[in-house]
Amino acid sequence: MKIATWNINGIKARLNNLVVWLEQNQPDIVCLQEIKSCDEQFPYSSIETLGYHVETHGQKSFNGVALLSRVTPDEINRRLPGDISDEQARFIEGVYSIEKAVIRVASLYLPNGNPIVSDKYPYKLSWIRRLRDFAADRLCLEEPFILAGDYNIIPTKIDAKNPTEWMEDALFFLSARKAFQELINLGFTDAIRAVNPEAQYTFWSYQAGAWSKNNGIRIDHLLLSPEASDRLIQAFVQKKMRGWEKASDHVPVWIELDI
DNA sequence: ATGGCCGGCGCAGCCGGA
Repeated sequence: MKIATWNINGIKARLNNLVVWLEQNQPDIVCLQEIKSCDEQFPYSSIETLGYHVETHGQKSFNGVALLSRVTPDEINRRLPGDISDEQARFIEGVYSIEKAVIRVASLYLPNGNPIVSDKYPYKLSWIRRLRDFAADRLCLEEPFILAGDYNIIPTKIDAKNPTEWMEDALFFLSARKAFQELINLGFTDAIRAVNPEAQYTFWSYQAGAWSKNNGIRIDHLLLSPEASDRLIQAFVQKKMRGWEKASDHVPVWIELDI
């Protein structure tokens, strides 16, 4: 089965591209981020018509995540545990039965955290720690489990065309990278890094000709539990999508699993 | 020419993003 994660930067602006992409690529499960829509305004029927079940956790104007799937989920969980006062829509998890297997997939949109001197950066750090605590609990289930989404973390300097430009940015700041590494160290496999040691960018800014200069960063990740990583067949970044008309600034990232 | 954007909201121009 094929699973993709994609920050679409607005479902209203990206619906046509999303529909064409679904028709052409036929993913089994899709993790979307930045739908920028409340649930009531989400265009469910345009996607359900293509044979997908749709679950959203949205809010007005900003953030928002969704899960699209060929099969109906057995269970859906919204919100990352650990802070009941957190109103930002950044997390949704689904459990799916695929023949005899059960697979658990989360779509997450980790806070950007800029500027570092604002309260946005401690919010980012606390969100990563909440994610780590949540993930530690999930790993005890010993299931194929995929944590997919826009992490807003550049893990290492090879994940940026110009790493020195990012030194004081919340995407590359050392304490954020360390917190991300603590999550990985629970036992996750970074799917793209595992199959390809070369640079594989997933985001190119709309500004300053970043795409034409390939001035990209890798911030969209699929982290696999040991039970998922045992079944990993391939992982890849769909770079050409950045060249489409009305492209998102992020491109889809894919894994194929032997399930 | 050494700078250059985009989406949402809502109908001007600001906020947020990365």
